[in-house]
Amino acid sequence: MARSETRAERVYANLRGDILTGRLLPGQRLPFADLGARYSTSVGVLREALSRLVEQGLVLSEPQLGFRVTPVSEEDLRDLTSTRIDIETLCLRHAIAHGDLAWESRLVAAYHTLDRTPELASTQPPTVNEDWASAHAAFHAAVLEGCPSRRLRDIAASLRDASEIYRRWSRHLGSEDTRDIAGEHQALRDAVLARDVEKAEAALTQHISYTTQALLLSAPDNLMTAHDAEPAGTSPA
Amino acid sequence: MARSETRAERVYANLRGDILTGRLLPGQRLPFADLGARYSTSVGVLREALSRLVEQGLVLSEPQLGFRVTPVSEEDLRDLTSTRIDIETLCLRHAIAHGDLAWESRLVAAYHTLDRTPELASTQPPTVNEDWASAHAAFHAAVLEGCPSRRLRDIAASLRDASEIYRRWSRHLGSEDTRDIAGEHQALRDAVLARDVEKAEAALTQHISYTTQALLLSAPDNLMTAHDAEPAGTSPA
DNA sequence: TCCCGCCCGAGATTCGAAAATATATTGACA
DNA sequence: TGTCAATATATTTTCGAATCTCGGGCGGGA
Repeated sequence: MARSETRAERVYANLRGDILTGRLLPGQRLPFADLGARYSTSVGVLREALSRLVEQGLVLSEPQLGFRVTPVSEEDLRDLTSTRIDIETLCLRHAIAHGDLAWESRLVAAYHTLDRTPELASTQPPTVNEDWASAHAAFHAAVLEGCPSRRLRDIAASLRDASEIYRRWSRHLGSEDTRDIAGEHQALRDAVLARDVEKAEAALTQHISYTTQALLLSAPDNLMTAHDAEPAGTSPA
Repeated sequence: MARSETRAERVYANLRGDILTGRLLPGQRLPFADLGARYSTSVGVLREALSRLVEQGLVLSEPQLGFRVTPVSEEDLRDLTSTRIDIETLCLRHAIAHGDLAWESRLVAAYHTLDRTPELASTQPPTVNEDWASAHAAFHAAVLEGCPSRRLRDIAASLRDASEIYRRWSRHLGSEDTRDIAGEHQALRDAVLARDVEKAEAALTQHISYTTQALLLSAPDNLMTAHDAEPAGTSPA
């Protein structure tokens, strides 16, 4: 029709987006009937999309029982955080060592966009601003893009996606107030531009750690609560 | 019938094995008709299995054009090698820092199995011994299993799988003779048991590098040749 | 009353054919 | 004879129904 993007790709992208932005909650079951109605497609393409997400670790498959969004847990969050620190700082070292001027420029641009985008939308109650979320993702992606290894970049990106679930799923924390997120980003940018590996690593490590610590402090108990949420119908948009 | 392993899982495992062991060559196209005959299954489960492999980077998907085994290239091999060194040494550091006695014991066992398994089968011409290949994989897996981070272990394992394609695909090299592979493994084992991070890292790095260097030296030109191999029929079992 | 096995409904899995898209072939015209 | 358009063929993509499996409810026996 419009173009040659297969339906499977679109459904995959939609599903992925709905999981990453928290429209589908961790632990939630994903029956084919509901999903078929939600994305108006058949079982075959759903299985295909879900299989891909399983491989990414975003969805869990239990044979003969169906699929569900991967549940969150404190243990997984800790593992994910420490792995992200390992991989992202590794990527960062390579980026600082090998990144060229074009990379620096894209980084500066991404930082500027992020800096000028308000973090919270002016709704009642205040919610995460979608623009800020994507600017934030773009900034961190820009940092890591200086790394010459495609595989390493891909790994870092997938870990970052995984932790996006945690961020979104516990969006209304409040403890964010005590943090100077903008300052953290600026420190990271400056250290990178100065090609100061030590400082950059420290800044990135802190940035990642802080987010996890805030999550663990403010929501330690409901980390296991979302396992039996309502099925994925057409409504929750 | 026998059990509740879904057909999709079996086809996925078979396909994966056939790619990893080189029964399906890099670059080779994978038409549904041939695959359906080979694994005696329908298009749906094939798409599902192939999608998972795409997500792993073992298969490439071109919309409306079908699937093919991911081609090899010198550039990818270099990237893969350097990434493996980064990740596996990282994993190794964690393993040495956190691995317990049970881990040491499994490592010693795996080494012993590998040490007592002949590398080449006594056929004419000599081919890679399947038992050695799995013992080799098991040994390296055992090394990394001391790492407490499940995600990091999974990443390392997937990179190791990816490079298995290269190893298999260029199996008849001959330049292996000049290497003391057994010695390399022993050095790695000893350094790990001595909890000597420096030595262990060096041994692992060398081990990985040597393999790649041998490949690049002995087969630099046919790294781009397998792109139009014959389709995946039922015969080559 | 409690426990075991049978039956039934809900849902996942698999299939084979219809629809859509790309590639190869043919034939007409310059 | 060469090129382009139109047709025919091959292959992928999508669907909806048929098949199979799991879990729970029901009834009979201890």
